[in-house]
Amino acid sequence: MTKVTQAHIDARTQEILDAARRMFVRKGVGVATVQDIATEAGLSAGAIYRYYQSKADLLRAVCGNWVEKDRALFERAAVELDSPLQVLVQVGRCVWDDINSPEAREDTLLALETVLVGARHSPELAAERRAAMLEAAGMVEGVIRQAQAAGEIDTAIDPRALTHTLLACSFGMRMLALEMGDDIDTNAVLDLLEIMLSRFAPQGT
Amino acid sequence: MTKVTQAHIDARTQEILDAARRMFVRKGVGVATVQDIATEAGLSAGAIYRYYQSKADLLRAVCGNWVEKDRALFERAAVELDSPLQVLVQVGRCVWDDINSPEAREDTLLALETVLVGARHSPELAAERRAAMLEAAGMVEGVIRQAQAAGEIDTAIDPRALTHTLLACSFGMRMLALEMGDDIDTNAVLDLLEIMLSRFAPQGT
Amino acid sequence: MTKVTQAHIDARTQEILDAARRMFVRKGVGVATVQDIATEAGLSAGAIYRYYQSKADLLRAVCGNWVEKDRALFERAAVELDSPLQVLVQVGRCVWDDINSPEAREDTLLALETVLVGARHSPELAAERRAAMLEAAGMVEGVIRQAQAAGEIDTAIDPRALTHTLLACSFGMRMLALEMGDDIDTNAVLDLLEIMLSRFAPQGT
Amino acid sequence: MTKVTQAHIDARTQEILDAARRMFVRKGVGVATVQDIATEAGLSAGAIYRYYQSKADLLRAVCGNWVEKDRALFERAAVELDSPLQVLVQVGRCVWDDINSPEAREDTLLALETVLVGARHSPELAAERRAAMLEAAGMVEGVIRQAQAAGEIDTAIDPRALTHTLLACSFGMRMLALEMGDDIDTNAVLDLLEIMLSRFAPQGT
DNA sequence: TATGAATGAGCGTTCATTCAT
DNA sequence: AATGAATGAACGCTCATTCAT
Repeated sequence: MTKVTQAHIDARTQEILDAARRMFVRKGVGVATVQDIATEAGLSAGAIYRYYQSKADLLRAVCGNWVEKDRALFERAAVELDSPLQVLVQVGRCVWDDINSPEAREDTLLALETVLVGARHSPELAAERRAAMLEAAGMVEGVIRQAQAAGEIDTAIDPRALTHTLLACSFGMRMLALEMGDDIDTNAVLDLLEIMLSRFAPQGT
Repeated sequence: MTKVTQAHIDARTQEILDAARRMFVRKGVGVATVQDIATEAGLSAGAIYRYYQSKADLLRAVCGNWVEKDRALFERAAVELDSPLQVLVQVGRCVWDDINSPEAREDTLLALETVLVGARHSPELAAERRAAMLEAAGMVEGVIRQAQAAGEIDTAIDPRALTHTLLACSFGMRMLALEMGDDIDTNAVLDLLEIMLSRFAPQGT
Repeated sequence: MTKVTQAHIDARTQEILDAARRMFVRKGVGVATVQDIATEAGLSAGAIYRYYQSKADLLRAVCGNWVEKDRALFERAAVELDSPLQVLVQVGRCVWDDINSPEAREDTLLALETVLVGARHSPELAAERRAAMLEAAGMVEGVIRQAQAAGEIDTAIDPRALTHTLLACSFGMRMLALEMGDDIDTNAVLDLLEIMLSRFAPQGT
Repeated sequence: MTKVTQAHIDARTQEILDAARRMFVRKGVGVATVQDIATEAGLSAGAIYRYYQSKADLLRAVCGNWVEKDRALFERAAVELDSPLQVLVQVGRCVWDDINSPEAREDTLLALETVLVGARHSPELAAERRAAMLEAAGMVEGVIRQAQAAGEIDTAIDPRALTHTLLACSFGMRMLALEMGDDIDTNAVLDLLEIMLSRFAPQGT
């Protein structure tokens, strides 16, 4: 019946998503118009609405991807390594590598934008972010607790506080890297965090 | 022509700037209208254009003086306390109190907006922020070096890396607090950072 | 080419017309989309244009056959009853039943829409309605004259004026019933009209 | 302060209202655009929104006038005449004169349109119409009851039914006049209604 | 200097219509 | 003959900006 296969539709959907992502990053969510996105995707503005219900819907779709990526990252490390502490370190390294990648700048911009949009105009977007954050935090905390159980981290350390510290550090580094560029040695910070973890090892009497 | 007039003009200019800042913070740069700002400043929309060329110009002006507060905070603490480590802790506490204060949420939102504007539309604004950041980093690093010199922090610790870690943590916490609200115990994180610093004390006898 | 094909085409044409009518009634001409009509007819939007040149064309076609129902109603009653006055009353009852029927609301809406379209955009449609109306009026007037001849209605009554009064009443009731719903007792009005007719009986001995 | 007086603003508001009325009548509510109205009023589309919040608001304002007119009509007659029956007759004459006036055609078109819009898209508009209708019905019914008390109308007549009959007749005549033009003798209908009322006089034994 | 009415470009969105398949 | 993806014009509406007063 249909001349255009589902694969083509899916491809278009993805193209639009990519175009939206690019425009949101380049111009900002508020400034990028649906027309911009359509032009970037090689379509008319009206055509967008065949694939996404609204601009807000498009933003949601763009942001949706994040959660998955982080989760995958975590699970992979958890499988590869025995030591929970090493899992933590490995995930940290991946995240840090990402910070220095060219797309990270864009991701960070978009993340900041998302926080703004969520906080001010879209409670549901904020809720989604919150849920994603809680999930990520849950994974980190789980690993930390495992590390404590394995005697790799002092049980005197509050695992949730450490989780939040690491998350804050990672977000903060993204912003710092975005603003400071090469003026900051992100690897040195990662090293320091590893030292910190090593000093959080249980202390013998 | 007269000095009084000039003074008036300066006062008006500042009033408008404050009003713009308040509205940008409260509603977001995209949502706040020139009318909003004018009303907040007790003027008509048209009058704004005697003092600023455009809304974008206003935004630029608002983002400009972003540095001052943090610097003041730091210098005050540096004067009050002897122990460099205690200076660090005290500044941390002030920053953390700010995170939990009611206005912090709006401040953080505007800060994010500033970062975005800088990164996307205004290289000079970005440069300003970068300079301010470097200055702040310089102060933190100075205190850390003093703490190392005073034997409060292990000299094995890279002072610059620690600086960046702390800055990243602080920025990250602002975002985390903004997004997660009460789901996050910011004080526990501060406690953890203090524990970290204590474990960074010189080791060995 | 083949007869079957032509039959198919005719059938499709009618199906589409019916679907259009349903959608126009249900949603209103302005709100019903070509897509709605196509879906209702079990076709794609594009296919519509094989059968009708445009949406406006469809509307014109829908409004066209507006007469039939009322005429049938009248003729049936005229056959069933001897007394002309009773014919009038019976037709009145049928019309009133229709007012209270569930579909009447939608019918009335479409009728109104038709009037508007006729008055504004389509003189020929207006002319059609006018012709139909005149025909209906002619039948009513004929019955009234018969009733007068039969001594059921005072010959002092202008038969044409009574006709128009009854027609106006019936149209007006449709609108009133549409707007006021249960706040109006339509049957009481019908009763009153019957009382009126009874008081229009020839006076004096 | 203001260079433009309140009188000017009021005049503009009225001009826009008139322009809206004209366009709604001429093109139909659905077809007339805000741009049409603005152009008709000699303004830009955006300027409209200084005076009315939305197109729907404009429609509401256009329809709002009706109620007043009818009420005024009624009250005036009530003051001028002693006999309730004569009040009814006089109001009827005014309404009927209106039916033959050139603006009546427009009013009727707009009324029909309003019914449609109210029934399909704007419950609040429908509610307003309903309220106005109830008020008008209340006045008519009141006068009828007075006429009954004064022995001018048979108490066997249901006053509410008579009210609704008269209202329906009046609405219906508007439609009939709109569609049939000079093919209908509206005055003959009015005469007939007066005869009807006279035949509704209390019947002696 | 200050006003605020007015503009006009542009927004997100809808949908009648076209046309490659 | 039929599809439905795509277009493009238009919609209601907003708001930064201008300018007569």
